[in-house]
Amino acid sequence: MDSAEFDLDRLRPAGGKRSSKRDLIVNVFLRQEGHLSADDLVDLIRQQDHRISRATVYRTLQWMVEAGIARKVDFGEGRFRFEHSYRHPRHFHLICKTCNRSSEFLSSDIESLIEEVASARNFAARQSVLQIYGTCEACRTGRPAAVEGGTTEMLFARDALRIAIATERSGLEFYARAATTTKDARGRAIFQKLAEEEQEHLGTLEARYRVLLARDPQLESRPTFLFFKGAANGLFAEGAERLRQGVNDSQALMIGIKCERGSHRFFKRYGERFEDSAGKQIFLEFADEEREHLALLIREYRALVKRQGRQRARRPARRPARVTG
Amino acid sequence: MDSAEFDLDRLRPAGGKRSSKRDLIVNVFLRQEGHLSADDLVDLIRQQDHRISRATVYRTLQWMVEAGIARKVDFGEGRFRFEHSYRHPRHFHLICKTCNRSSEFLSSDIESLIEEVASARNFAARQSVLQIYGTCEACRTGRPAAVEGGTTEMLFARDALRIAIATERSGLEFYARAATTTKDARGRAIFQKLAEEEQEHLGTLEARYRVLLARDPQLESRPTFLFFKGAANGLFAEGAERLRQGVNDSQALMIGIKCERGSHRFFKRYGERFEDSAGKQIFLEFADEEREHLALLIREYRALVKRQGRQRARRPARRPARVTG
DNA sequence: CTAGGTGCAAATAATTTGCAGAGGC
DNA sequence: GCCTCTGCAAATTATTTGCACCTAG
Repeated sequence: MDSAEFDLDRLRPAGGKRSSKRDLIVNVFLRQEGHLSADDLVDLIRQQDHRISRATVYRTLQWMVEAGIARKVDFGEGRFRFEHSYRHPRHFHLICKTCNRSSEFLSSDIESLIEEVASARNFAARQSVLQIYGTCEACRTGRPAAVEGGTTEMLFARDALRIAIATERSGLEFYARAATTTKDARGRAIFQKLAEEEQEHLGTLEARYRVLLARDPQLESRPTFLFFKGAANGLFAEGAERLRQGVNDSQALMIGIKCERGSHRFFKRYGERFEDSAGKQIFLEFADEEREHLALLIREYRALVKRQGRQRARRPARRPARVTG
Repeated sequence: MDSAEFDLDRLRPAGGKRSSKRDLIVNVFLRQEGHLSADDLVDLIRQQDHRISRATVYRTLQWMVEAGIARKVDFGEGRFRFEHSYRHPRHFHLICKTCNRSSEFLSSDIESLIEEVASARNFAARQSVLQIYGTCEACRTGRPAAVEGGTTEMLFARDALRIAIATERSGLEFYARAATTTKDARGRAIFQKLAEEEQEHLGTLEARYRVLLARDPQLESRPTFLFFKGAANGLFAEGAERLRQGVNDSQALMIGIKCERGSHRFFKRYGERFEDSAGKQIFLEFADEEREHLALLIREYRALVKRQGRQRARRPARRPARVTG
């Protein structure tokens, strides 16, 4: 967040007039990174103009929440705090009861589980709040604490790129291996083609990651923001492992389908969440690419099953898959 | 919750005098199942004694929270609600913004992920709050909604027993199969012994489940309370599947170790949480039993590896396991 | 008799609102 | 000029507190 001014006109909701007071409040607010209480904001504002009323600040905060510029969060202190949502996706909080500081994280896995619970109860979930209360590292041990800070936007981009890169690497390994083990000529060609695409995309992503690091040299040492189990070895790692144990052609295709589907879902979800930035672009491209791969694999799987069915009738096929998204 | 009176003397914290007012408030409060605001409680109390002050109700609520009888929950309404904790473990909430009703659930999987996040950040978590806001089935569709209600205690016991039973079934299958495929005589004897124990325990659990159902005929049709991925086919199901694909003796032992460890963890966690009741007993017994199995398997695994190592030196062994809990 | 418990009324604390004046379009 | 924004002070809401009185141990 380098620029001192924000593109308020784009953010501004339908109704409402321009007003220097409001503009001041909004700008001061957006310039902050943490979670401000209404009172904190009043203090900040008064440093610049001591004749601004508390009521106006409250009204402006309300306006910002309605406009989607700000989010009202409750840390159980008996008053609300506000965080801006500009390049700052919804997230969960770790809240230290000792120093009252909070740090943010996202967990794709927790989000999926929440969705499962909601759907099991036929509940239309619109928003989830997860707060973990306790004591942070700095307050427990002496002082140090890991290298905190950095904008959430950057951390999100970093973690998402890491995941994307790991996914491409494991995808590349998977398709390269599948191409060597597949007996069916058409299937082999498909796997080869996919391996090439992964290779190319991998290069793009790695370049992107280097650009990001150049913007903040400490970025790599900051704590994880986006938790995602599939991230550890890439979404295709398990599939590649199964290939190593030996599978037939249609099984290989099916494994690919599963991996692509998981990967497509992941990137689609976060691509949509990540606001207007280079990262969003990457995610959505990634998701699109995976969806194409997915469709390709499914088509091929069906074709293969049909061809094999003609040759040796009766061999129970696994259930076909649907394309999601 | 049949009895009209509660054993307040056991719940009562160190300090404090008996008082008819306080007893009345506590009793009325504990008799409720839902989430009461202070005001709701005042109304309820005033039905019995209209000369009780709002301040006394607040003071008593505070006292109950300190005593651990009640929990203060914040649904983001700008005021607190209270739920009793008597046979009512900590849980998460689904909150309908339309009818303002809330329903409860637990997810072992979400809890594990929360622990992982906290430990990755070196954060000592003491309590987590997860609220899912949205619209419930009843408010979205016309009226019906699933058979809600029943005490959380019963639902928890039901789900935990279901999981225990599924685990025993899959454990039985696993050990029975392992006993037939194991070549090593000592290992085989161990698996046989474990299969017998699972069989016996299974009988106990099924009897327990029938007793529970007898207490509430609608119990089976109520929505899931305790979500746990391992529940679907029992914790050993995956292990049994791997046996079917063919493994050697030490691999079979290792798979058993993994399954027992997962199962031990699960039952220990919920055994500790489930208050004073038949269910708690079952859980803790279960956890203990699993821990013994675990120790037995680990001992046997080490012995086997040593014996095999003497025979054909050099075959990389998988890393040995630690007993947890 | 004495530490708590209780009622009442007043105090807090965060936030909202009524109203009259100021300012943008 | 009209409609919205703004400041100020008063209102609101949930909860807490001071204080005098009451009651159990």
